[in-house]
Amino acid sequence: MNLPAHCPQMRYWLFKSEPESYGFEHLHDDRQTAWSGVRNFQARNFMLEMRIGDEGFFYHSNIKDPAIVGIVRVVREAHADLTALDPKSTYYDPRATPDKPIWQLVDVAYERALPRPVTLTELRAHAPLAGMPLVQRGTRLSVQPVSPTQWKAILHMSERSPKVFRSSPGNARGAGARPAR
DNA sequence: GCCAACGTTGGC
DNA sequence: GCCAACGTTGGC
Repeated sequence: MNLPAHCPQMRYWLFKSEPESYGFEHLHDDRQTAWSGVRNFQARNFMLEMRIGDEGFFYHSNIKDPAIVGIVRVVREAHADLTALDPKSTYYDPRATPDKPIWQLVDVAYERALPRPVTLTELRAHAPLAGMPLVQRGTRLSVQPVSPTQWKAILHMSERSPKVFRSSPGNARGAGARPAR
């Protein structure tokens, strides 16, 4: 079933990455990339559901202030992640064979940066986003769906000044601490 | 660097 | 098929 890119069935996603290994800036330079290395069945299955034209958030994990920083677009649907077959790859999986490569990836293209990063702290503080796997403690899902409502809410947040969080004394620092005006 | 929360593995 | 041990993720 081939649907046009603007079809109402378009879905939204979120991709996690550690900026040290592959950050949004890398994607900006590369313009697009194959999202290799997903080794979790749930995450893989979400990639199987992705269609060309779907949009996703790019999330920076494992840093001091984890945050959603930009938007990507799915430009190629799921196909075999051949890094699983390569013994020299860090993503090598000895169970994978050419016939059954097990793991899949999609290609995503750089779309645009958000007006400003939206931090995990902010996402957690926004009650309507409580259902996101991302904000649920302990959830490590590296590829996950985002509902249209959640998508809009986060875009909206990125278009406004961040609220000040004073959950800990050391938190009133940096740009995030400036009052909205 | 710590450690909680997961997913995976393997003994039984 | 249960579940303890283990490795990994990722926020803090």
